[in-house]
Amino acid sequence: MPSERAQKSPDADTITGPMAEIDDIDFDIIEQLFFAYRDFTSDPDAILSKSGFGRAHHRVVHFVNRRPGMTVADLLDTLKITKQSLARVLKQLIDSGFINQVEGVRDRRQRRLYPTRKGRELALELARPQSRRITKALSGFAPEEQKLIGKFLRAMVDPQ
Amino acid sequence: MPSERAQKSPDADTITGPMAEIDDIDFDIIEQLFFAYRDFTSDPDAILSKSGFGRAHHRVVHFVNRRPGMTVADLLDTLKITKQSLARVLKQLIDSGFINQVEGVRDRRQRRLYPTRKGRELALELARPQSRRITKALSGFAPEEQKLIGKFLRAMVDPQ
DNA sequence: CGAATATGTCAGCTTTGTTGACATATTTTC
DNA sequence: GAAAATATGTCAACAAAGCTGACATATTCG
Repeated sequence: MPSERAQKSPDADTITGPMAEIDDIDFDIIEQLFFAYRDFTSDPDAILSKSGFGRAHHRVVHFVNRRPGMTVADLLDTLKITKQSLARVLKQLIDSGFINQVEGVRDRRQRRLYPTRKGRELALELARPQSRRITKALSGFAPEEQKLIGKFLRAMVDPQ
Repeated sequence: MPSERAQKSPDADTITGPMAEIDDIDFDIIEQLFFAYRDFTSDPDAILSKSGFGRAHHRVVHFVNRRPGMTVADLLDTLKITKQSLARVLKQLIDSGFINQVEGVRDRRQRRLYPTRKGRELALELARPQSRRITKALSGFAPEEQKLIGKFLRAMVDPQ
């Protein structure tokens, strides 16, 4: 039932003009970032849905592969989520043999995280389509120009 | 209880080397995109949490303000979510006076979406910190270089 | 008129985030 | 050496936002 809320024609409090580059706001880039990230994550999401994992698992697998030996605290700080959120997906990844925990040598309270061979392979499989997309998007850019993209992305991140 | 799963030292199936730029994969940019988007969304998230809305509401408010008069089908295609997911947040935005629905003129089945003044103001408030972040990240880039960023982001999006 | 389309809605499920509380092992501090 | 701080794990409950499947209504199209 196309709802009863719909008006027959715009009332006094209905704005019909687009929110454009007035107000000196960068709407175009805001929007492009949304679209870029939406499609950037769609490739690995499709792969993950087969194996019963989700985007949260992807992030953990990615970072543990990038920085083997990172502690749980490191990972929490990187992902900016709570340890209870992390615990759920991390446990699954450990139980299914994608990640190993090793007691810290200097500090035995720490649980240092390492990928297994299986974990390394999964990380690579997920990174491949993303890298393909990036390579394609960067084709046509000169090497110097490609560096600017990285510079921009880093500048978008909060300090610390 | 620091779990019993932890090994005392790396076993045979524990990979200790970082997943680096071997394998011709663009790990750096993959990672930078994650960090950039993580912090990019953190500003509006903080604002929204006060008013009881979430990131999903933000997206709807943004696009309805950018393209007033868009149909529900347009919005679904833009966000790439199901209509049941959209229905929940859209209803809340309509009920609380941020968005109006107007019956389509040519096709009366359509519900064209427009922001109210309140809706326009919210969209602006949410865009402001994001735009500030972008402007800051782009400072130090020449105008020609800034255009490259947009070109890259557009190239990251799936065709159509 | 019948089929297709645009939208709405009910019900239930999943993933991934949150808070709060508490337990254990280990290290650091006094 | 005892006490405090730290690193991690875990239980329970809840919330946001995605999903599927099924079905209803109004309108348009063929």
